[in-house]
Amino acid sequence: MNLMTVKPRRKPSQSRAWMTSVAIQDAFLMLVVERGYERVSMRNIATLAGVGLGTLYLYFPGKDSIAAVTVRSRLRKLAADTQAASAAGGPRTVAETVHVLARVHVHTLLGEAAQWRALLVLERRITPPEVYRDLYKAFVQVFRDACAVAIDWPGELDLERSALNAFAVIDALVKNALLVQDFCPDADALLQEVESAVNGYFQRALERCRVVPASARCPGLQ
Amino acid sequence: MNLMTVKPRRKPSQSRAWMTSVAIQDAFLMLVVERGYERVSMRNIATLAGVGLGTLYLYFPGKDSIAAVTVRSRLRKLAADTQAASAAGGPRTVAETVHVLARVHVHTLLGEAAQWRALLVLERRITPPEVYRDLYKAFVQVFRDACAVAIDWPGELDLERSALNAFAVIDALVKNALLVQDFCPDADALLQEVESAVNGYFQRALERCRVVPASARCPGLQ
Amino acid sequence: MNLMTVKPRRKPSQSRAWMTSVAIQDAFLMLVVERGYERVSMRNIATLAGVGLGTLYLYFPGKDSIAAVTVRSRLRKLAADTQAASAAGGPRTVAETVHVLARVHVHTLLGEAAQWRALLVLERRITPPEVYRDLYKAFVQVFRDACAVAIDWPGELDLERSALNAFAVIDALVKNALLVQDFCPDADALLQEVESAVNGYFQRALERCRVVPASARCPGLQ
Amino acid sequence: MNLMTVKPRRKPSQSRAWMTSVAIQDAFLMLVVERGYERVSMRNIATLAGVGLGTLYLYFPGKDSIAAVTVRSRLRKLAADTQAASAAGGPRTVAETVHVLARVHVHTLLGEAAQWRALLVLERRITPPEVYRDLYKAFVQVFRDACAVAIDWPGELDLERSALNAFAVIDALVKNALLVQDFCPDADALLQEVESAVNGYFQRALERCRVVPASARCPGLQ
DNA sequence: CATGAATGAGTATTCATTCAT
DNA sequence: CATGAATGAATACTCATTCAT
Repeated sequence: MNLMTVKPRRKPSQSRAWMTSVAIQDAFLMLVVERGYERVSMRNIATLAGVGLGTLYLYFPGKDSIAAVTVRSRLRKLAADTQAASAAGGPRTVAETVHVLARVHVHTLLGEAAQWRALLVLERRITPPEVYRDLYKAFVQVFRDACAVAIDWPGELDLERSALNAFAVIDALVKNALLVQDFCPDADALLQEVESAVNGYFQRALERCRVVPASARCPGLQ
Repeated sequence: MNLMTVKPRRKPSQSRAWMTSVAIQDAFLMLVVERGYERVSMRNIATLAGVGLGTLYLYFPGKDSIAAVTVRSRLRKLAADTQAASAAGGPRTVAETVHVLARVHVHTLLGEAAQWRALLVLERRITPPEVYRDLYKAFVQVFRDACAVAIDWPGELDLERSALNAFAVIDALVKNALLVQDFCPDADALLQEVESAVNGYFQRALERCRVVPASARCPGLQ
Repeated sequence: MNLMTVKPRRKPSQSRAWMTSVAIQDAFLMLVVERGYERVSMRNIATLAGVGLGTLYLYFPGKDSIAAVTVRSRLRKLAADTQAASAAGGPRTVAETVHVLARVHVHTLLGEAAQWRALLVLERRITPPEVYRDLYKAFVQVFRDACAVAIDWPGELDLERSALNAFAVIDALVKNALLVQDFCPDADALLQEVESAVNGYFQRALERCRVVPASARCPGLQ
Repeated sequence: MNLMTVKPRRKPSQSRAWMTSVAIQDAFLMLVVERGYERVSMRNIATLAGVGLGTLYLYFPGKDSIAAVTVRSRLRKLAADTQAASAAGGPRTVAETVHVLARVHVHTLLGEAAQWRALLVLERRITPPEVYRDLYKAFVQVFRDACAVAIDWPGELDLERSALNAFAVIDALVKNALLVQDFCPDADALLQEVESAVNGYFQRALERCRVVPASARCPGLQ
């Protein structure tokens, strides 16, 4: 409705289409939260989304697709936001970069904890390994690019691997907060923990590389 | 086979029962790996396990139960092994403790990477959030107990939270290695990375607690 | 067929719905006749009815429901017809009333003996006691009302019990004719037998009440 | 146990066999009463009867057979008892014959009303039409033979048909008492009703046969 | 574009029956 | 004789998907 008012004549059908698609995804996500993926039927989705059963198939090829798009679009949006935050502002140190990226991640997920918890549970259930890998790599890519342009990035570190591990640590701690811990911690407290962990990792990794510069003890890292 | 040879007549039914249950779980895991949970039918499992369809229901109440037992038994076994490794040997420092625990985790999972990759993919698909949480906490418990008795555990650190985060980091990096990375790294290299990350986290956390910005970087941990 | 011709376009869905439901019931009854209730599968019914398997579940909640509706609708229809015959025409004596009611019963069942034999066999197999009781009472109700307004109903008789027994006798003799006897007798001959039995019962009951008005010989009847 | 003591050595296996068979039938009947035929499994029967699952198949070819034997043996026993009562004592009139036969029927069924109600419900569910017919005819046979030797049997009446209808009436009224009526009536009251109905039927049938136009036997009912 | 009646492939589960002990 | 572990045939039912309107 909003969008229709803003762009009244240009592409009403596209707005409608977009709204319907989002309505379907929202309905789907709500239903998955309360019933679990397997117990959500296409009819349920259609009813809650306020469209006809057949309409679902005008927007998505099938049920799996709704799930995949729901998960992917939201996660890619998060990756894009992280990327945007990274791009904004001037040059940064590694620590500042970690702060900015982790901040977006932590605040976004904890900001709407219930929604994201549902999404992550859904993602665990339905995302096939390849898709999981792709989504993961999209985030790692953002981290790698951000680290690569950090003003004090230590050239000794393996950029790819470091970015992967840094994101893995962030991701793990945030997911813990949402999925494992009994009480969702304060976003800023979590952010500090996350920064500690990542910065601690970078520091140690650097020490290891410097102390054993040409050693064969970590062949996979050099 | 083993058991039947060892105790050929005494307890055939018990051995048989155990063998059958394991055969069912193994068949199930293999099938999930290649087809995905939803595409595995009870008949598939029975056929591959070499038992009758009805026999499945003598050992498990239903399909979900096979999945749950398969995942849980293997993960609890891993937790028990970790616990055993922790209990063995004399007093240790925190760093040594991290080394021992991480070593079991890394070597076990990378030791039979294909098996564990399948199990983790399965776990993602079928474990409901509560069970996931319980399994996770079983591991955290092991870490907490191990850290609590470390000879140089810094009392300033929140034991519970530190153990949770330490395990989360280990778990995340190992799962990355299995599920995300293109090539499974060498176990020892991964172990070093993991130790770096955890020790780095501990060190930083300690620094934050002590609020000593100019203090020596890792006096208590090394 | 009829309805579609009469109202070809107006209410196709309603006619269709009614036709489909009837087609399912008819198919079900045919199959029960030749194979017995337990041996009739939903797929059999769907095939013979010329609809898809899932369609059965659009019209009935399950197999039991098809059976119940099939039996109940036909028996309630018979009760309604009996009631209608009773209501039509002017005042009657008890004997005339018996004649009219018995006539409907006998002619309806013997008129399409094969159909009704099948229905009664089905009813024996699937009707649970409570439903049997309800159906039975629906008929007794018709008889009671009819007797109550008979111009010569003897007030001494227990209306409820008399109606119950009168219907029981009619029902028993007609069911015998369909289910027990080797050759189905002529409808009019059977009707005479039935009338004899009912009228004989009424007469005797009346005599007993009059001859022993305050006797303890029939405590349950007074 | 009892029987084994009485005939300790002669044919213990036969007594045992008989006992086991009866135990199975009793268990079956009890289970059918409380769960319905379809819900009773062979394992249920074996457990309640206190024998192994396989043992059922030493005594009966299958589940249907247990049901059939349970129903048939009890109904044939009733027919035999009726026959015995008929044979005992000296010559009788038709009315006396009706009294004796009806008496056995009514008192036997109402004497253990719950047991017989269960049996009749079971019989409705499981007896196929042919068996129903056979059992029915066994009773009719008893009635026919008894009427045939009544000292005042009117030769004008069709013996076969009269016996069939007489039994049908008795059977119908007794089954009503057990299956339809809310409160099971007193056995003697029911017996009087039954005798009234049968004797009334005989009287009327006789009148019809004799074609006595001037007869004023029941003016109020014609 | 939108709809929902109709479809039928696909599956978990039950339970009568067998047979090795 | 007795047992019960193992079996697999048989079936009700669900639900994603289609297509005529």
